[in-house]
Amino acid sequence: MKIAFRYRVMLKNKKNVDNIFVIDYNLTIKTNHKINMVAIHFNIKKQRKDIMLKMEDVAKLANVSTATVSRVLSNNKNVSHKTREKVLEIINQLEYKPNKLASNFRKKTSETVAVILPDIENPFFAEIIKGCRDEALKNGFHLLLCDTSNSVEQEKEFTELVKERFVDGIILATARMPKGEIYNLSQEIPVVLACEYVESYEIPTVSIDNVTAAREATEYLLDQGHKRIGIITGPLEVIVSRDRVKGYRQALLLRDIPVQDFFIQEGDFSVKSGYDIMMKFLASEQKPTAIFASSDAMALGALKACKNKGLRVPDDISIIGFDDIPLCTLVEPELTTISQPKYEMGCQAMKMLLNIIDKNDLQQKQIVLPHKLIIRQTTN
Amino acid sequence: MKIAFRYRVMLKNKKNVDNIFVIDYNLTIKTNHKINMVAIHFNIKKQRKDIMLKMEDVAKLANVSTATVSRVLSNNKNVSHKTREKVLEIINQLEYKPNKLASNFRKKTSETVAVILPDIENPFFAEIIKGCRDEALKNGFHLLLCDTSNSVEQEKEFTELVKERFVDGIILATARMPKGEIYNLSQEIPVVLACEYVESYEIPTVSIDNVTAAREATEYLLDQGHKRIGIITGPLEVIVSRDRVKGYRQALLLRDIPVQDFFIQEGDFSVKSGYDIMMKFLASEQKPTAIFASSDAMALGALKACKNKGLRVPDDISIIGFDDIPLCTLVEPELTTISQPKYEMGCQAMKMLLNIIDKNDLQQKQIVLPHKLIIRQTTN
DNA sequence: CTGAAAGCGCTTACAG
DNA sequence: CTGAAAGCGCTTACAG
Repeated sequence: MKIAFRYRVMLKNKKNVDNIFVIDYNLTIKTNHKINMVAIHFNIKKQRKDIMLKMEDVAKLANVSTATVSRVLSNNKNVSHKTREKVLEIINQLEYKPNKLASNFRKKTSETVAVILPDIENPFFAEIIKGCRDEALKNGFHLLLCDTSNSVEQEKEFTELVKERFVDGIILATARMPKGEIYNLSQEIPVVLACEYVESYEIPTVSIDNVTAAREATEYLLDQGHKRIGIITGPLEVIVSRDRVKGYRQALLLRDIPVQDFFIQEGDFSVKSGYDIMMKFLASEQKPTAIFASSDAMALGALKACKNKGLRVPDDISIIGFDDIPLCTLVEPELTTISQPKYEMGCQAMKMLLNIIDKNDLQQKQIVLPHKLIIRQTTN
Repeated sequence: MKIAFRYRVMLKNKKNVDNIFVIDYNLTIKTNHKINMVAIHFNIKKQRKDIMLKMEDVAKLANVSTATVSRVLSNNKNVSHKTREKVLEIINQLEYKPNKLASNFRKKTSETVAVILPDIENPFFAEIIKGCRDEALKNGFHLLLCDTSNSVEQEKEFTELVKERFVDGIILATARMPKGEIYNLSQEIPVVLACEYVESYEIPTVSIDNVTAAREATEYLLDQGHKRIGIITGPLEVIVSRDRVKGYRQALLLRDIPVQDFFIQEGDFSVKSGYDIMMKFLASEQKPTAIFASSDAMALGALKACKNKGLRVPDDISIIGFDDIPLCTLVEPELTTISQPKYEMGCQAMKMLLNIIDKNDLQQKQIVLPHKLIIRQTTN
């Protein structure tokens, strides 16, 4: 039995850059025994930061200056084809990787973008993150994820933290801090709002038309013959919540149906708040026959409450949600909802942000993506 | 009507550090009109990176050297109380923030920890992330989130990317790359495995006892009188999946029930795979009367399949899941499952990692946290 | 197209 | 307890 393999060893002195040895070994093991399994175990030493290869080493071996190596690495055109090839050859041989800490420091950039969002556990944001991430990675940027747990204080703190880190830009998927502060932030550092937006200031934004979407949802319920429609809103300090209430009101007004205050109840986007509010609705004299919830999570809470009270959905009561999270098709009956192009929103927001970072002119500062009513089984 | 407010302006020349002016203004506006709303709009200029305050500026104003300022900032004890106070005073006045890019470069650290996970959309990992994050932030570390989308290639790529960035450590919540590579990685850079583990190498790990947990789940079904129990496994290249099968086998063997190959079907942790496999089970002659799914997602898929086929759960068939994600209580009937201390696992993993980074000795290299069988409504 | 040299803003070993 | 000075590993304006 014979086993052969090759390995490469690199030796480098701490100070003397003229001493880089690249040694390739061929190792052959012969034995008379049969070997069924071979565990080859190299005890690789901790990568010693003090003897890592530097640009200087590459430069010496390639007989050029570090300036040239740097130019090759940054795809600067001012390098002759021949020189570039030579340098690249050495870089490959040594498996040299430039020190990002140094270059970022030098260039005053971190090649990192922060995404600040209210709740990472919410699958709605998971999709947004994926969009952001794919677009960022494609352009060599990393993502710093900041989950504010719905707290304005956390939101402010993160914007500070993140500035100290020299992140190159921020995507705000939550915007609960005062409008003025968000505006100021956007003057200091590239900022794009995703999902949310800020009134009266021109901050780059990607979102859907929440008013129209909510109006359509409500109109659909009206079309089904419902007259007593309750709305479970998101927290009213966030603007998309208010927009959805606005759309709800518009729909009713257009049909000359009076808006009843009792039918407008404020939740907080959580399952529990949907459940609690639904219970309240069900306990009242004038029960609504249909519910429009401002998030799928709340709709699911409401659905649960109905079931617990022995009501059949949609026969006794119709429910419509908002967001179209994957869960919608897992519950019974499947949830009718308004779908937002989540992944696309993430992509677009990141594209916009990278454009701002690159100081390109934006053709459009406000992008409104299309939503869609998805009729499933909780409405009739 | 009269409005008064104060604001502070800081002026600094690019080169001449002796020229820092801090000016406080008091501004008063008087008017005879009634003012209901006042929008005060300062056009704050983009924070110019080239004139940002530096340590040198602080040092000059405090009449000390930058070395001393640096010592104050890093809580080095070799500074007299008086000097420290003086420096701190100036730092506060100027609202000076040290340049993290510079100090990280100098110290060869990034104060960042990477968390590599298979799927950010899975609420199971969201909880783990929260644990990691809280623990990291508490210690001044940032989190770089890397979602591999269940791809081994992505996993490898991220470990490379992340090394280039000088992250101080890595938490692997997925471990599908070859054992040897993971081991090598752990020799180069601090690594802690969360959820998964690697056989035969001593890599710091936080997990539950998957074998025992799976055995208990199966035993519970056996206790309910089930004899034909199917298992929907996770991908068998991941070790926790194999462990759960092992526990399942143990339970059957202990009761002298023969293990049938057909009853062991491999899924991929997704809802869809649970659905598909359940359909396959239901189409067979010898239907199982109970299902143990290796993840809640797959259990939910299976539940859905049963409903679609008109079967009642748990009367016709029992289902038990794994993980205890929030969704469990949202579906009907609520899902019986094995609960993992997700948040705690994240915390512990991060604590361990930070200990390794600080070069503290670990009392324990393998932490096994307790799991718990949670009986709800899908089993009887 | 290329190189010598300055400099980014800190930290730290050394000397006092 | 404090400071002068070197140096971390790059990039870039400048000169040729």
